[in-house]
Amino acid sequence: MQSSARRGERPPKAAGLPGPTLARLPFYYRRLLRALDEGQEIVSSEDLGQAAGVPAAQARKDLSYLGEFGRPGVGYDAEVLADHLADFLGLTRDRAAIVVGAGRLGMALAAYTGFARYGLHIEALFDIDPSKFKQRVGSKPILPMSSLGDWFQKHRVDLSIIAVPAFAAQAVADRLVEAGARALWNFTPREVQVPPHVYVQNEDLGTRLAIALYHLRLRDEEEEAE
Amino acid sequence: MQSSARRGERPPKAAGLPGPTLARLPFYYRRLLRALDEGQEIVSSEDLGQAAGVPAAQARKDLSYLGEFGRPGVGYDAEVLADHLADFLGLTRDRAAIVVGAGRLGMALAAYTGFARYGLHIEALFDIDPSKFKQRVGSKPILPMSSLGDWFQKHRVDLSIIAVPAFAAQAVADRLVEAGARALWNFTPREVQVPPHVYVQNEDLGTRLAIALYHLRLRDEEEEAE
DNA sequence: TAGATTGTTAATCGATTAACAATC
DNA sequence: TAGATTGTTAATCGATTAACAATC
Repeated sequence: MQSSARRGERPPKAAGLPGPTLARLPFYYRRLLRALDEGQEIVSSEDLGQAAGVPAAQARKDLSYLGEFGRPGVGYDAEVLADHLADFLGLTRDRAAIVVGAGRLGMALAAYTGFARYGLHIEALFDIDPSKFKQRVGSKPILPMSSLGDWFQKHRVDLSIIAVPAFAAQAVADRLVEAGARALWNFTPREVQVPPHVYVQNEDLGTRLAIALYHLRLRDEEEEAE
Repeated sequence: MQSSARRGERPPKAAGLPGPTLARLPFYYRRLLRALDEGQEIVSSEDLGQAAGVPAAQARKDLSYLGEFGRPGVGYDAEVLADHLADFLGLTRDRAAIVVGAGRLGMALAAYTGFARYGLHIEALFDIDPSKFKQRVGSKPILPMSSLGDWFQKHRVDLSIIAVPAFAAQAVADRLVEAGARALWNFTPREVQVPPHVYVQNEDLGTRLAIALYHLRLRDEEEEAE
């Protein structure tokens, strides 16, 4: 934030962005990609709001944090806005990733094609089970954990995805930090502790499931009451 | 909500709960489970807040929506509070689920052991690829899509998990609704439209990735500026 | 009792929304 | 021009936080 302000170019207003707004931007972006797919050149704040489940005014407000991209009386040019959003969200540069843990989830993530459109390229998996070292996931090798440090020496790694059993989460995070990881995407149901210079995003399916089950319970009770 | 009020028992205050509070409850719950694992009988609002990344006062406020479970000067009894939370979140009753789409992601979800502690039991997978029908995921059969209606006739299905390619998402959702699904957990990057009586929770890894990449970009720029 | 921590109130903070002048 | 939609202001709404009396 101080950084870009100092350099004076691109004004990403970095940290001045409300959290909920940031969480909605990817939905706007996805809506714009769809518009481009379908040949729709102009998208309205109404359309965008719908994609994120908020009123049109909210969508306009959110976008106003990044600048002025719309034309009053017309709407937003899908391509222009998509480019700006991609730029703002940091989706324009290619990113290299690895997956630690070549179990079912790790392999599923490594094989997931949806990440490529965000510029993410998963280049290798790591595991401790020697029987896996011959396998590949698509073109991606499964390498022994012991070679993790080596890999970091020889390759750029922007994002390290953790998909090991919960009990190993912290140990793996420690090894990754030691090897030089700067960002972790943690799919285990265990919070990991890392030094402040490392970014961690937790993706705990259990807590997400709990929310779904809560709503399920509410539905049940409504039905019972009828 | 009117329901439980009318019956006069358990006061879940259902919908009167702020969204952010609901999202934090599973984190408190997880923290309590850990405490129980480790033999820690009392947990403070300080501990709970930390687990969800909020101040202690926030944790107390959140819990106050459900009732009074703490002892001033002491803290919260881990077991008592865990039970109440499980009850409130609807984790106490067993839930049956199916997974539609037996690709890598579908199989990974079906094999994921973490769901069981929330009472969720995945009982079958469905796919259109005949070559998969002989396979099993653990003890779970992979069945043809054509038998979906049949399955719903013969089994209770509380939650239907969608793990098919994006282009098929809406068609699958339609078939599930037709078969009688009441709640969908959608792992495709495509929003699905369903009638209002069906609950949908979207789990789009792409939008989550976008948030991680945004933070990565911020870090990069800070470093560049040094 | 002294020390600790809850539950709740009241103040603050921040996000959402409605409304409208400006613009196409 | 008439109709539409943006960007922004100001009002509303809701969530967070600090502080403290009550309680153990």
